[in-house]
Amino acid sequence: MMDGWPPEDDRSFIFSGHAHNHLRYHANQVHDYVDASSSHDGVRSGDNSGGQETRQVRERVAFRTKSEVEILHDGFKWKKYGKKTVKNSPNPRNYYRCSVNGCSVKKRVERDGDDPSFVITTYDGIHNHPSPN
DNA sequence: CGGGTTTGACCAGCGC
DNA sequence: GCGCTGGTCAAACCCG
Repeated sequence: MMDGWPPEDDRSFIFSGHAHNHLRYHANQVHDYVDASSSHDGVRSGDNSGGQETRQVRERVAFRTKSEVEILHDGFKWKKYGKKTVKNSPNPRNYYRCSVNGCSVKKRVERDGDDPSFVITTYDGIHNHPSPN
């Protein structure tokens, strides 16, 4: 799983913005990978003709940012709810969650094993709360 | 005092 | 069937 990211995917492009980060943020090279549709979602063993599947559109947005800090200030409040070590990288992976009311967005932060100077920030879900910005 | 952070343990899914 | 990885939650602690 997630052994390697799409090295050169068509969806990869330079992401510019978030310049309001007064932290050590180097918007030098950022790749953006968006997957709004469930990858191996598929059908559930045969029928499931029931429909009414309130499947939340879990939008997966991954950002590779060259930064020394893993917590970039995007204007949302994140609460760390777990830490796990990755086998692929000697660095631990941090799990964050939006502490805003009604916001069920999850954030995954991991350091690049090949380039520890890079940070992988993956957003899971969409914000459902007015940005305090 | 509140909220945020931390570590460990547990659980589920999948692979072998 | 067992083992492993990834992911989540809870309790306790620390800081502002």
